Amino acid sequence: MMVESASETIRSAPSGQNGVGSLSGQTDGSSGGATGTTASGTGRDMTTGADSNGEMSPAELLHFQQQQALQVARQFLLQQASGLSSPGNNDSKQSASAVQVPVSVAMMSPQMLTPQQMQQILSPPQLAGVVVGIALQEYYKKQQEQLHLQLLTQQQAGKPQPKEALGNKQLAFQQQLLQMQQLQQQHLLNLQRQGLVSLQPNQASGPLQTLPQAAVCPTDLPQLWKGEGAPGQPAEDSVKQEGLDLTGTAATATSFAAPPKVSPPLSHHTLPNGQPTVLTSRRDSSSHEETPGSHPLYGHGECKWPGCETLCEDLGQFIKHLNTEHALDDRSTAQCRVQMQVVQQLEIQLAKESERLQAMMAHLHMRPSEPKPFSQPLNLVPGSSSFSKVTVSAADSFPDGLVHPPTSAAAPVTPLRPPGLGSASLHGGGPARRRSSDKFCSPISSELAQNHEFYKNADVRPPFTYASLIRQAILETPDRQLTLNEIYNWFTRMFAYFRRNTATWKNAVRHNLSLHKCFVRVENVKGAVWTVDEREYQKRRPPKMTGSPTLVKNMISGLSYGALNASYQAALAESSFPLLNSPGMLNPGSASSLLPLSHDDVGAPVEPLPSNGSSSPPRLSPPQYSHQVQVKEEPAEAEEDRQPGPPLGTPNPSASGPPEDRDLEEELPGEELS
DNA sequence: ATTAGAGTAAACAGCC
DNA sequence: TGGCTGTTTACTCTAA
Repeated sequence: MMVESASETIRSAPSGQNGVGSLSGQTDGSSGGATGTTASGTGRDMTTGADSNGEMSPAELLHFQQQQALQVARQFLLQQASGLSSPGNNDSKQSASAVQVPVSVAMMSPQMLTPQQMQQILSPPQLAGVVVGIALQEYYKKQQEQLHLQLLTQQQAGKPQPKEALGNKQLAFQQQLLQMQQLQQQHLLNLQRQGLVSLQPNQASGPLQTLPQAAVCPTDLPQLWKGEGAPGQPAEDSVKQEGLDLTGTAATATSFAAPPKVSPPLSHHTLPNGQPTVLTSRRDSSSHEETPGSHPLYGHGECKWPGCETLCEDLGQFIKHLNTEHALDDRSTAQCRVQMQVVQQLEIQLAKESERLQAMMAHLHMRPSEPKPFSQPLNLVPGSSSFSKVTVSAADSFPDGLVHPPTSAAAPVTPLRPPGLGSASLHGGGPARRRSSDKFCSPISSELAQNHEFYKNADVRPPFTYASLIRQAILETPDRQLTLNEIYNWFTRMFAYFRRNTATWKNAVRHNLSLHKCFVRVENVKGAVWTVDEREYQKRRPPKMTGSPTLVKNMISGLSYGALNASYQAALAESSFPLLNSPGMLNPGSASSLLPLSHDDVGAPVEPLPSNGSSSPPRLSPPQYSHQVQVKEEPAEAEEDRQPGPPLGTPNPSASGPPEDRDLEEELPGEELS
């Protein structure tokens, strides 16, 4: 809610791209999640697919399938990241925003992402999902390699072999290949069912075609198989013929696997648990039918049988469909078996991921039930330093066991050590007044909200600047105004640290109030109150950045999440995914408003005087600034001057507020700003 | 080495 | 007169 300040300083945070000071000797910590998503990947061709340009060699075919498997994972990743991009509405944007935030992610092959990057990008569940996808991708890859070996063996031995034998083997191979594809489809459908992968249903065609990019297009299979059998294999005709069958529905495609004696998948009619597939298939189906009014395979008016999306009016019709289309036959049996494999694979993967999660949490000394620390590093974007000396003591005290915050608040002082940060960031003795290039900084409000109790009870200096704390105190109030004494009280109430050394920090508070133009003293009915000029606050520390990716990264890290998405997506889309970014896609106006601290301000000292705003970017220098600055000197006039509100780019809501509040209205824009 | 932001200390003035 | 509030200056430290 609160505007994310530009200058909150965070202690012991991963230090963005700058690492930490040379004195501390810390290594550059891996940047936070946002920074980790900069579009650094070259990206593979997203349009990889079965070009229907004719024949493919077996090697090409396998490579092609690997590419498709890769795409599956990538698309999955894309979806996941897009969901992450909008914490508020993950569901609603799953399919629509697939090309937005995750652009940078999408540009990177999942294999190009390090596990650390993955973790930074995705939340644990999402990460697990991605890992599952990638693992399955690996699984498919292995299977394909196996097939490849098989194929090579056949080819080598093929010449002396009789035609029939070779044909059978090829047929078996093709069936195995088909099963592989089915497996992929099953998994994709499975993911789709779980909402992990959003695929456009293609109602006109069979289920196979619902995976236009992720799986081999059925229409390409004949070509592929033709190419596969191209090396003078006599079975070419049959292959081609059967491949053509695949262009039909899934039923016809899979019915191709019907010949039992040449169908390796079907030759093993025993399930992993020893049950005959046939029996389970039938019994599962019938047992499901016993459920009145619903059926596990029926939902949203369509058949949920893997690979089947037949629309059914009602349950009765579905039952009919189930009995006719998915009766006990080889196809259903094979599909069931595939489904079991999918489930098994997922279970295995789940177990692995769970184990990994446990190990990770154990390594990080976290309780499994506390997800909060995961988010801490994101909040702990390094800001410009502050409270340096105390920061040192606070940060160092924890490793020494001197001060142990509540578990829920352990993160802010002992944040998760970023992989690249190591213990150096926490080692005792190192100077902790850290400042990063992240002039935009983390949300103090969320940080405080999460660790309110900790700061309240622990005599630890908060890792924020006086300015940010003062601002926070003011913004927390409904009126966005506080007297000096109220600010004092807020400090002492919120932070145990400020219950001592009152003279020092109170002096500092006063000093900051007077020093920073962002704090505006307003003569109120009840006396003088202090308000925050949010724009001045944001303007206070212009980033020393240029238009480099670092700029984007820093912008991202400093903006609040909501605004971040738009600008981030736009920026990333613009920089790394031009195809998705039509000229009108990126709104310069919004971008500028969202990123008020563009490098244009760098080097330009805060300019309160120019009334025409010519000496500074117009959007940043509304007359309000100068007025507000003048408020300090002439509060009464300032009130009058600000009353009309900022003419441009300065949202001035609540103009209808109480007279004494009209001076404080400028804080609201700040929220919108961030 | 330079620069800038931040913290600290202190002097000073005005007001109650 | 003393305390509070507010302003200003100087200095130090840290990080860019």
